[in-house]
Amino acid sequence: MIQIFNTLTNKKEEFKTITPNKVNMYVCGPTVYNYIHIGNARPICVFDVFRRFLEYRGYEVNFVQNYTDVNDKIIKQAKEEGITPEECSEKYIKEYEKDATGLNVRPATIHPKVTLFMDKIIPFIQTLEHNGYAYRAGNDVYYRTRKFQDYGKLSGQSLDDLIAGARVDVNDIKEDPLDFALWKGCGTDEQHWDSPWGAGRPGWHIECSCMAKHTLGDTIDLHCGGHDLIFPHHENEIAQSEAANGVPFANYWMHNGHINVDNQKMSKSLNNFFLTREVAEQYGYEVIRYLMIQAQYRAPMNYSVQLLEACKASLDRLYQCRDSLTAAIKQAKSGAVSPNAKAIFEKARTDFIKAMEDDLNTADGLTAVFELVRELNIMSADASTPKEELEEGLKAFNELIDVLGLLYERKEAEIPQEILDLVELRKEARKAKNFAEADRIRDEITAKGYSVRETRQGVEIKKL
RNA sequence: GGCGCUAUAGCCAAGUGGUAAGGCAAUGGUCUGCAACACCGUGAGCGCCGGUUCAAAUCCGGCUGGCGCCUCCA
Repeated sequence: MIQIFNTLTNKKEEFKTITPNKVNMYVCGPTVYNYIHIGNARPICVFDVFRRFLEYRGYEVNFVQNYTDVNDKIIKQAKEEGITPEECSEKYIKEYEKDATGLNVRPATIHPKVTLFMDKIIPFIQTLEHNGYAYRAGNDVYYRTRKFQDYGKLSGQSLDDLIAGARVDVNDIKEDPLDFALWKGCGTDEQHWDSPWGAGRPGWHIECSCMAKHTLGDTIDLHCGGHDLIFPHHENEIAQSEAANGVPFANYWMHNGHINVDNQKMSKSLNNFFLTREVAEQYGYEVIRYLMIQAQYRAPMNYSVQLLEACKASLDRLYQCRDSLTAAIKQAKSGAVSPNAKAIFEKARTDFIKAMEDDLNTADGLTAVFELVRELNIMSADASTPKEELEEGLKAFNELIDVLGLLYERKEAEIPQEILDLVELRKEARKAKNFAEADRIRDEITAKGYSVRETRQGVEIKKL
């Protein structure tokens, strides 16, 4: 039984889908006006893991992640770069995809773009207008929050509490300070679409409501995003969708915690962010993915170099396990898989699934993997372990690793002949017990950017 | 002011009533020509105070610290 913490009820609940074994999920995607920072990378990785896990457990997953390609920030950025807003969003969608691919995030089933949904967004707003949930003010259209009874049910706040926060925009053309824009009028000299209310652009929240409806239906199983989207973004999506469709919008809401720097939220506005690609350049994308997986997704996480180093080292252990196992398989003799080994593999799977079913406890999932790693290391170091047993072990290992989406970055590098020759020389020197020469050759190999180690399964050469 | 989250070893992080998983780092050992890897071993009584209980990191009350949201933000 899969359980997830549902923001809507503030409780861990059994995850029941509308259609058995099918999941319709929507994840809020990026506004494409810049490169993503590692705070943005967290939901991308985390919900990719959840998707993989659901599929591993036999669900068919419709995974929708939008691109917000209409936004004032995009227009501003485009101006700075001297390109059109369309060119700007296209550019950053491509850059986003580079990062997502680097993070081993699988493409969504559908990646809807706002620009392609304009003919759906306008009627959506009209529906709200006809229902009395929207009103025109000047060249804009606003949502009438007071009319929606359940407003605040996701964030757990009443309208009056929210207003008491006294940070809401005072805008005298709105009926209520908490009313938000569905459509904003603008001049025809800037990016705009024609509508019954004149030239303008849609508000941020309506886009997601509309794209979710047209890609997944009126009621979806699961809606995901960052913690900071709970209010107002997701609250407003609920208000719009439920007022327009007359049915619940999403049954479950999952929100990931933030990444902090020096115990402060990493954000573009605070300018304390690290770009995903910058960190990747130094540590590799995979270390970032590992970072996201090593903690439970809801907990806040403090970013530090020390933490990244630890992640890198842990990842090395996983690679090491797979490499030794692969090497051992090549040399092992055929034989039967022992009942003991079978039990170990089965326990790893069971523990892993149990952890992941419990509100996506990836930290515990990793523990199951590492416990398997120890056993596998013992098996591959033992020359009497039959080939079939090692193969079964590798299969179990890969199965779990695939759900987490790890061990994808380091490929077997082509070793240049020059290095192979040096390795051969070292081998001869060692055989002749000329260790000074052997060490000298090793240093030379290191200087050329490769490492050489004598392992139980033979010589291992790696690119540094 | 309102709503919510959080506090476990040097770092990260599980554990929601029965005497603290796992990873990294450190350290002792086995293996190794050396090294690396691997393996075996070593470390916390869980922010503070009080209560409930045969039994609490886990439940209740209070306190303190950290963070987030209430404005664009993953």
